[in-house]
Amino acid sequence: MGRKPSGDTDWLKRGAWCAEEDEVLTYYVKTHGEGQWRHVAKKAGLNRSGKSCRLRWLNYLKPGVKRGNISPEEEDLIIRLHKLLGNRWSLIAGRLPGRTDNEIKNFWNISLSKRIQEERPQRIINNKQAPNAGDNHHQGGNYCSNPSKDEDDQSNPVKSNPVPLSDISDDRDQNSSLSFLRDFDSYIHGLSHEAEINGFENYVVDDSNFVGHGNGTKCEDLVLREDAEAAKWKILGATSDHLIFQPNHEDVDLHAISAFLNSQDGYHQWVN
DNA sequence: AAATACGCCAACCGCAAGGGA
DNA sequence: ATCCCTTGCGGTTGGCGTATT
Repeated sequence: MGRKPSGDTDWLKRGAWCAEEDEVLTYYVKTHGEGQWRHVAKKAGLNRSGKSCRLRWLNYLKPGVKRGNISPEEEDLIIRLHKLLGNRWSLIAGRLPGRTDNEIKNFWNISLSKRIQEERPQRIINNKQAPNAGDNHHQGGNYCSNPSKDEDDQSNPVKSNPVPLSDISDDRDQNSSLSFLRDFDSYIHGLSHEAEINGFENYVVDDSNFVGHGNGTKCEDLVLREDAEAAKWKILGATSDHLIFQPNHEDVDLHAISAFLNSQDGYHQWVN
């Protein structure tokens, strides 16, 4: 928007998309499919960069993209996921059907970050403090690191340790859309308890490896290999504090997730 | 009514990763 | 091994609408 043209990109149109451009891009993608964005721009006759086309499609034109206000349920989920994942907007967005990373990022930067900051003193009091809480030696890695620049936000420094997913209680209500969250809650608390007993050193999560279980294995591989049960689960991501799972059911009910996170047993235990 | 301040959000940029030649 | 291209991600910017003075 209003950026200075430079170099050989002078011909590129910048700024807000008009309805005609949207129409052209939508038609082109629907007939030719996504990908090859640079060629999309040329072949569709749009004086836009491939990047711009891709962004416009993914954020606004793609079917299923939800517009409008973030619901309280979504807002709550964003807060929970941000606590676990940090500024991994794409990961967070992936758990909010129809929402884009850009939208969630904006929402966070504008409204939630302020609110969280205001609530911080209370949260810090509620969270367990680890002996080496200030010793954050995880450098920015890809999967297991927490890239958030706001170190203060990472207030629960319980290190995670991969465990066989079969260890996660399976005598709960497997049919409920909430069961995976109950299991996750149980899992996290198991980790916290174990960490308290054994000390945090044993549960350091490296950039992409679990120290002590390493072998150059990424956490996703490490856990998924542990048990065939893992086929039901996928790892969304991880921070230096936690792993976060979700079953491969694409139809997990958002309202149910939020309701769980709002419940006394779910929300407070999971967060704290 | 006009000027200014502020908040929101769409879009841009730079960088990194992955894949193919 | 290296280069190039494409894609994806997170941070930042600037335009626009609204509120305030």
